[in-house]
Amino acid sequence: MQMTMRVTIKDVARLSGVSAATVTRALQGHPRVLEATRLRVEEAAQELGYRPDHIARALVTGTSRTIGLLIPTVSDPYWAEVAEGIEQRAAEEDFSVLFASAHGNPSRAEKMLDVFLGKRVDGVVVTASAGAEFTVLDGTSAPAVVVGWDPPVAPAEVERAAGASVVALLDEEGRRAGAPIPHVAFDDVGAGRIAARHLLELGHRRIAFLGGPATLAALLRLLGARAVLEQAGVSLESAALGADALEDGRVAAVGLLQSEPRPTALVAFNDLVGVGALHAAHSLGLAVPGELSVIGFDDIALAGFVEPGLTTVRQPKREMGARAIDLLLSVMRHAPSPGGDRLAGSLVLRGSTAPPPSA
Amino acid sequence: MQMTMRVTIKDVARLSGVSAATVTRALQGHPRVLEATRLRVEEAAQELGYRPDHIARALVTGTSRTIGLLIPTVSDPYWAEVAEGIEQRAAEEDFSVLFASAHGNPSRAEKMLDVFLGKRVDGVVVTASAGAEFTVLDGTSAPAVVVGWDPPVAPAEVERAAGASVVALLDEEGRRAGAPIPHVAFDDVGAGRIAARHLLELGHRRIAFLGGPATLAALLRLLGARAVLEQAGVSLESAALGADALEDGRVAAVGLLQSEPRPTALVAFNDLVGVGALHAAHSLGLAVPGELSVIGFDDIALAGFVEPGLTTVRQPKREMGARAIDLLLSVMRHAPSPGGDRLAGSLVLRGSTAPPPSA
DNA sequence: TTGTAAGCGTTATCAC
DNA sequence: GTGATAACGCTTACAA
Repeated sequence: MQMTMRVTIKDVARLSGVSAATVTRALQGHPRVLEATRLRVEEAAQELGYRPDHIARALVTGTSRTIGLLIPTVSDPYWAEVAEGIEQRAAEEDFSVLFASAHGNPSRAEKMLDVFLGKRVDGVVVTASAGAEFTVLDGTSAPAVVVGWDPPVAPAEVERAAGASVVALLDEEGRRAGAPIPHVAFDDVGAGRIAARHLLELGHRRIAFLGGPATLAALLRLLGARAVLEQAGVSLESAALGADALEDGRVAAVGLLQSEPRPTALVAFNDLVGVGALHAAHSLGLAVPGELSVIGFDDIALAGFVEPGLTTVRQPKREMGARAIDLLLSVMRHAPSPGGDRLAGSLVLRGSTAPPPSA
Repeated sequence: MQMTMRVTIKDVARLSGVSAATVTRALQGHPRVLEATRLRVEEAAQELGYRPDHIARALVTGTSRTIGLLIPTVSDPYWAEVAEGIEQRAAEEDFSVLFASAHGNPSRAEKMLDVFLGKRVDGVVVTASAGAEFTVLDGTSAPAVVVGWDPPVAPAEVERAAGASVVALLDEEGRRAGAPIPHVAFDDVGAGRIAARHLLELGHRRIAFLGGPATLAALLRLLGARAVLEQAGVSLESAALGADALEDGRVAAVGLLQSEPRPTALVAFNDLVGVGALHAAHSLGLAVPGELSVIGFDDIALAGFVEPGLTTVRQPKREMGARAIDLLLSVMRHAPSPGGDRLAGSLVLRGSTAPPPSA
């Protein structure tokens, strides 16, 4: 029955014959401590298996080297990857991450944030798709950043903007207007352009867009794609969808593919919708990519597991997480808040796109 | 430039005209405190926006109400779901979770564990497939449990056990032998039985097993399935695979499906292998489930996204996470260590299984 | 029922 | 270069 006592700085001090203060200094690599002393202390610490108590340290220094991560859910692979990027970068900077999922429940989010604050996190990163999590941050004293912000937009606004230019939705620097706190986001407009350009280069001229729910991301991707296509004299029809991406994507694609003239390529708002479109093509007996090309966005794992593999515009999820930490650190250092960060997508070629049949 | 000072218990004490000790008592619902006092204190706390400092509390109570989660990676949806179960249950019990991914790097795992210990977590849950993470736990003082343990087994042992009975690999209570610390695992043997029974009931008599890498889980699933089949006078051929589940599954399935007599059903070690088998059937022009049935294990999201949907034996990942917390809490309470926990799978019917063609 | 005081394990400030 | 000593914000005996 060995009741193991915690070994404290005092034990190390005693064993190495110095004061606690010196132990601290020696162990932290403080400049003004005799080399011999440092060695003696380090040996003693080693021998006793001393591990500094971060709790006590945090109490006195006022910094816990811990950040809080509020995430909708980690079982969505998209968020999981972002989370991984966050954790990795945080670890590199010697920060731990406390995580909690709110599952879209604002009161839960609020409670978790409270817990974080009580545990004296040095900062908070909120991953959010809906933006509802923002309200939670309102009275918060801790530095905070948001990653992956994608607020819903009113249908009316979609209508209006769909005809107008992209600019209305972004501020002068191309960042999302109205974001209340520093954030890192995906360059949806640019991603839309990339997708459109790819199809154009393959020779497609009859292209349709399968939208998602009325969110900013869906809208921006559409606008980006349309801008490029119109410059080439190609118009882009679009269909809006509901919440069940896969199934709605399938149904909408079936509809589009039965219209005349049939599009030769589909731009899906995201990969899930894209896979739905693949299912639709399959059920209609249309060969992909022989008779129909499909391109998605995000590059979730599923895109690589279907047959044919889904060509997509990759979202650098891991890096977005890493950037969120960088941004948070700079906010914590009271550096002039950079406002936001917008990461570019990249084309991932798989089997679902090819030149149109006639070409 | 409002330098916001932290509001402490003393502020609340001052405002409500009592001592700090009484504030604590009032706020913790201590029985012996005047109702009037409690109210006064609560009001003051409310007014000042007082939030108890868990760091200070942890220092004095010696418990941080935080647990550490060491996870191989969270971008594997399997682990993500387990993690979610862990976080949820932990939150219900008023514990926060500090998480870190080791990415299969033992020295990293060791370092993260050290950080956890330094931050004085009350316990640690290690999610592990390989078992390598165990060594890390060796000298650890903190209570720890493992979830999802699936150690590799030597090929020789596989050979031997494949002919022998299941018992050799499990202890008397059906738990995994040799697990050095309390753990919660999936009932792989039972899951194998469930899969076999399902196919038997559909009328299949020519069945083959697509193994995974040489891990305990793969072996146990095979043995479970074989036990049931042999009782029905059906033999079970098996093929071992390499590490790339999807592609290896496809290749192995192509091989099996070209042998004579062709199996009418395939049991895949996991869903990824199962999807590979689906691809194989597709490329050979075999209709699923008309000419071939396929069943997998785990029920990852992908299983629901392919066409046809993959029938599978579901692993209750979320609940396994929850159980891990329960187990950890009981270890922390010095309750007689339950040793381990084994959760049963359940059949999830999708489109990939049906009676064999002749039936 | 409430207050006083000690102490949790560090680090920071000042002396020396 | 090193050592006392005073915090950090809270809980918990012990006293009142």
